Amino acid sequence: MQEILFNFISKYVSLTEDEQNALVSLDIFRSVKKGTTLLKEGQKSKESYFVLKGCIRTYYVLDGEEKTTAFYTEMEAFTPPCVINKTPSEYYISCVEDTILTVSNSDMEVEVNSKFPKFEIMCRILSEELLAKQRIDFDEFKTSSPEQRYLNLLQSRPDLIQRVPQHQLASFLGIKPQSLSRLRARITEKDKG
Amino acid sequence: MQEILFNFISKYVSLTEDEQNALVSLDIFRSVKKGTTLLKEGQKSKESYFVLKGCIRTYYVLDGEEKTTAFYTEMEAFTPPCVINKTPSEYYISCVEDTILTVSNSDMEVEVNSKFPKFEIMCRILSEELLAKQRIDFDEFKTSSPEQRYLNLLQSRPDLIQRVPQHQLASFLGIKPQSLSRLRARITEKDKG
DNA sequence: TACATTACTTAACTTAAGTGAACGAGATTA
DNA sequence: TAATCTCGTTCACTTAAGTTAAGTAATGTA
Repeated sequence: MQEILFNFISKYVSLTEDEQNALVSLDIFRSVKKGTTLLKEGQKSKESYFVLKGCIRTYYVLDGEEKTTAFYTEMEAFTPPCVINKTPSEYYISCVEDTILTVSNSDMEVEVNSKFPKFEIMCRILSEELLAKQRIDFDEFKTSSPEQRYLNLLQSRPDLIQRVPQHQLASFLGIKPQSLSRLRARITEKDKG
Repeated sequence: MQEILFNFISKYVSLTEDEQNALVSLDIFRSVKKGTTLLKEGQKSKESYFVLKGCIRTYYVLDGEEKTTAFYTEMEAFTPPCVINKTPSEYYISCVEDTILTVSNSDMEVEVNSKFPKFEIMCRILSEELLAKQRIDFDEFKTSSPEQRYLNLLQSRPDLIQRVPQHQLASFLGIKPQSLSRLRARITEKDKG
């Protein structure tokens, strides 16, 4: 499992053995069961995550309804906005599947970054990349219809459609579960004709 | 004008006079006329921007139609995804108003960052903040109807509605200009009743 | 096993966005 | 000045998403 993390890091910086050991000694690997809630609305947190195996999602509860806005799967890292802004969380984070991830906290990161400037550089590059990636996702969302969004997802993350419940997918696509059902029926109807 | 930039930077790191001078000597301040195109689809670029005064927007041309996805105004910084990914740009950047901005390029930034680690830290913090901010914007967009999005914008960036053409606002809100007109009429109708 | 709960689909109806067309106001150009 | 173009609005019509409700399948629980 550690190798997955080091493999990921190696895309950004190359670590010495000392640096690798420093990372391992932080004891950041966690296994969490499907359904576990990692963060609740209203809580404060300093934790960042990196998914080694499995799937976690973020969702808001608005008017008593769950609104899923993101899924993070293998090799994806993220830091909740509440950690950056030092505010109570506006959303929940929970595990869609049994998941193995790393959990780091921002105090720890400050320390590591000052000891190893390499990590600072990695965090900068990673943030810039994620920002660019998210910008493109957002733009694509804005400029597409729900049906196009679903078809895009089918292309870009086909695994998600298999491993995630439909009603969570629906709000991820910005629509109601009934609309997703209908939209899927419409597409398979088109395929026939 | 320089003071606006230094004022912005001081929110992240404090610069010595030497560092300030180093920045000024890079000659990054530009004035651009309304309507100027800063970047075209298909072009490669290494430029990042920081708006001191005015407004610039990013837009795609899809099926011959302009789709505006973002506006950047006073005190906002951004780096186009194509700069990060080193790919040809998928969109255009142009000036909505006469604008004063800083233009830096990524080679220059690599150099400055290695000379002054402070900048590296600033870039990391800034990217993390922008990522969190954009995440919240995206989530809000996903979980709102077009009408709610317009009302949100009215709260969060009322200036935009004044300074930007309606048809650009419409695609920024993910709808057609006619729908924005209708939606506005609907709202003022509600206000009366 | 029986019962309850949740997930997904389908249907009928409502609401709002997309589409195509027309119009007037302003700005731009010949 | 007249002609043209762009922009914003309105209208009638079409299309698709939201809403409410019902039914079925799958899952979890006593």
